[in-house]
Amino acid sequence: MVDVCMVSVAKGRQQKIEHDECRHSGDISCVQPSYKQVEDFLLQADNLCIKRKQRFTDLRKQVLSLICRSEQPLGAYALLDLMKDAGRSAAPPTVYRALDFLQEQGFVHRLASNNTYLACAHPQQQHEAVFLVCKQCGATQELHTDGIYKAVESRAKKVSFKVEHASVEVVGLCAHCRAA
Amino acid sequence: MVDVCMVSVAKGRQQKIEHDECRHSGDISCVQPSYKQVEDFLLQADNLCIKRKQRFTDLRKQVLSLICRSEQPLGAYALLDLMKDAGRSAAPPTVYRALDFLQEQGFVHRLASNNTYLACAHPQQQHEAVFLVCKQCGATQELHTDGIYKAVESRAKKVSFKVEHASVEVVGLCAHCRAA
DNA sequence: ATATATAATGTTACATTATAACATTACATT
DNA sequence: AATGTAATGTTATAATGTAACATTATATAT
Repeated sequence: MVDVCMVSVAKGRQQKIEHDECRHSGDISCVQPSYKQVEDFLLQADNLCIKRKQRFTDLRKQVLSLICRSEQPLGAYALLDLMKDAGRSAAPPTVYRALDFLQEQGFVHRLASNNTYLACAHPQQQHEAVFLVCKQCGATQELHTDGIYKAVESRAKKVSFKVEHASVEVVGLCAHCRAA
Repeated sequence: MVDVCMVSVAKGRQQKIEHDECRHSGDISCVQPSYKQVEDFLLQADNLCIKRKQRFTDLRKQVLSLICRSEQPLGAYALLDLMKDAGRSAAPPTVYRALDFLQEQGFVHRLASNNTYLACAHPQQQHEAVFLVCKQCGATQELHTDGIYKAVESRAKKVSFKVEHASVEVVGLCAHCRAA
């Protein structure tokens, strides 16, 4: 099994590359896995759980799968609805616990600006990310760029603040919606 | 009336400077107004409202005042409690509308990471800010630094994303809590 | 294999955050 | 004073999230 990283290498075009190749440089934009890549993504999560001695249960797999297949980040209650549609009706704590697990494993991110969850483009490693949230269509891109976090770290250091988690959420218009 | 900008020029020390002097360079950290500066802050907001032909009503003034006087960012329901304590009992829509107004005028910021509101260190001008939220004591600093936003803009531009609002919220430990 | 401990999930109830919709009051302008 | 608009009051409810405890599934040791 090879780690898989979904990247968009040019406008709209997506390419699956191996983890070793993915250096998170400033020149690629990492995005949510496309529908066809979901299976790879779930397999990868599965392998990471084995490696980390974590249990990738049916519930967790289902929640992650639903998030992956969504075009947009999903809220907890939207997930509950989708689970009901899929024949598994659950109460809020169930989905919140699954989401907590998936976040701890780095498989999903939570967007504080709109209370939603989306699949992480790079489950292999811990990282910070920048999210570009289109206020029109809701589509959200995950960018990786050292520059922003280095700037944050540097500023925090000046006031002796110990950074644990930096969340950068950018609301605006995506390329597609700008054109339309 | 002179625009007033609250800055911390060294560890813990605060100084009130005139707006013209405040260039938001990377070397100063802008913080919430201290208790003694609240009156100046409210006066400043009042003047800005006059200039902008906006109504700085009692309600809005009271909400802003409570936020200013708080050591920490306040949630909407904490504000409601404080208003009740002050003899004005209000329902949620009342305080949310006041908060909307204060945000529109740039007098307060909302922190999405913990659903709270805090006074803006620079009500004079529209700006983006970085918030350092101490997860222990809740104290929150507002930093201004072009570097981070330039980095965000630059990365967004590469994917043709039009930035409207960038929120940077950093959770960690403040200098004080690290020492203790 | 069975007992035991632990982790995960189910379930109920409720806490917290936020808004819709409509009534009333205050204010600005004529 | 009449009128229109903005602000606030009020009621009800939506949306988001969690505490507490019961049950089920899994891992580990015996």
